[in-house]
Amino acid sequence: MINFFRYMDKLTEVLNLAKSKGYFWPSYEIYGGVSGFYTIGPMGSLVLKNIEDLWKSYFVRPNGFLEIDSPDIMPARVLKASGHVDNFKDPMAECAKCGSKYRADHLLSDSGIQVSESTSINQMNELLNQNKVKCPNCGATTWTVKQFLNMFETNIGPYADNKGYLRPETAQGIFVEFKTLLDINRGKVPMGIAQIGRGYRNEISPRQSMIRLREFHMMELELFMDPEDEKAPALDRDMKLPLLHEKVMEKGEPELISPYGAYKNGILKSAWLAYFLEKSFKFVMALGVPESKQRFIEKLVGERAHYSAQTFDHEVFFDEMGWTEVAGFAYRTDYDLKSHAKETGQELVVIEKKTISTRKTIKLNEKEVKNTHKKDWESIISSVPESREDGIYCAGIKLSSNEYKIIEEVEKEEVRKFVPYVVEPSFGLDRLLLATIYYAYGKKDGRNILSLPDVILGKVVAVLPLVSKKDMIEKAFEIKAMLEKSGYFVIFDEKGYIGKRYARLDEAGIPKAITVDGQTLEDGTVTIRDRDTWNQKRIRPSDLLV
RNA sequence: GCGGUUGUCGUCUAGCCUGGUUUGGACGUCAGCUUCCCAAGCUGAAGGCCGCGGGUUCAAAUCCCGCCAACCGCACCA
Repeated sequence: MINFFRYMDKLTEVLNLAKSKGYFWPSYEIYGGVSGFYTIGPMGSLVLKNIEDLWKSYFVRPNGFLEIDSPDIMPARVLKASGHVDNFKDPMAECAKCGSKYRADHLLSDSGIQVSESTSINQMNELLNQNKVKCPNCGATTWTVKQFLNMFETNIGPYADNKGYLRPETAQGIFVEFKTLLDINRGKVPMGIAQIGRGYRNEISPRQSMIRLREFHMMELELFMDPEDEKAPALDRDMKLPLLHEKVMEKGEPELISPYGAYKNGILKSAWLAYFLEKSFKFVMALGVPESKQRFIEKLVGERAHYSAQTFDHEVFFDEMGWTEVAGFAYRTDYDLKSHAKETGQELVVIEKKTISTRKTIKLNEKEVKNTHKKDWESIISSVPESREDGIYCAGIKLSSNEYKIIEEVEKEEVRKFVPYVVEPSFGLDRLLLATIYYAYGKKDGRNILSLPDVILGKVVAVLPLVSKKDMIEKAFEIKAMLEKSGYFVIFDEKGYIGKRYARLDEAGIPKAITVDGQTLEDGTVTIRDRDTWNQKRIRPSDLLV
């Protein structure tokens, strides 16, 4: 049952359409549903793959970055080291009378009682009860404090104490492989490692359809660089990004500023960060979200993750939900690599060699010397070569250039080891899918049209016999086979009135429909109809392949 | 997890307050006919033990309780 809102707003219509046309829907419906899980349908899978591909064309390929695929299950030690086990849980205080739950540390600090990171669960329990902190809901003063861990827990192998977690982000799978990956990248930074996969978070209350899921798709990139010399690509000086950064936060209006300007003015702490925001803006635009419906908002201290020195969220506006995060950009510094290095005792660094000075030596080609100087060769070889203005001399004899080689050797080099800094763009794929469909959805003459961008559904086409007659159906099948051979996903529909079939395809987002009619049987041409304009052109089917 | 609201074919809904034959309609879907270009026309069909479980009653979609799910608010979203 789909009844997300009490009235039919655009989001509800989009969610209904997403289900009926096979994009996505809530999972486990025949069991009554389980909150926080969605199934991606046939059309959704197609679109998801294309969004991933588009993302790679913006973030991975242009910079020669590498993509990996690491396990979903992580040993507890890894997430302990990364700080997730300690930071991914919250102390929850439960009121003994009404059962309301609050963050224990928030309750205490709101009552003027000092708490720190190191305040234990038991201490908070005592503090709450001894100071008779009142329940904001019912006024009672008896509390029980428990930990709520936001990660899914499991066991690795048969031993209960060998604990594992489903990864809350794909990033840690990259950090733990840093050493090998740096080798594969031949020791050089900047190095970008991308990963597309699932993440898992045991949310207390998943909400807003696909926005907060317990299991979700994410696309992450860890960019490792030298903080003293970022070597970021040139930043755009002309385009304007809407940045709701710390300094303009109070006004509530984003400042329109170029990526270059934002970096130069110190609004963005890293040039790579500026570069990725620029890319992200263009990427989300390519998905069909207008500029005015996007913004970047800075996460202030306290709102940020434990590992981040600066964070910007990329948000997309939905009429029903307001500004909604689709991507996060965290300046993770050297936090993660240092943590894993400390835990494992491994050295996770970049080794940079710089040549300070070189030394030239002259090496004689003895065979040549013997051939040319039959008489003097022994004294030439036993003497020290001497470099004069007009050439090389040995024992006072000038040598020709084929009798020696000049070799340049490193005399002194500087070796610098450093832990690289990390800038991380992290995208929520499910949210992007929702935003893409939301902004593609529209109406024309009372009909629904899903105007998905071509990059998202370009190689999908419908083949339709105009009327349900044997020879037309056969001809249409031929064309279908031909298109499939060249990589098209073909939808074949022979049933019912043509107008209805067009309408159905428009609503499902299929960009082109090829119709086989009477003339096709005579000269082989077909009509091709565009989803958005409804215009038709007569072409040869092979024209599509160009 | 707390509080509020809600849950009836795929979708939108009528019926619920005031228990009483097989829960009715529209759209969609499917089949047949028809049909040479935009949800057209004709005929027919499938699809709901009324979210799940229990209780009250001679009798429950309807009243009561529990659970699940969705939405809104709080909290949470590292």
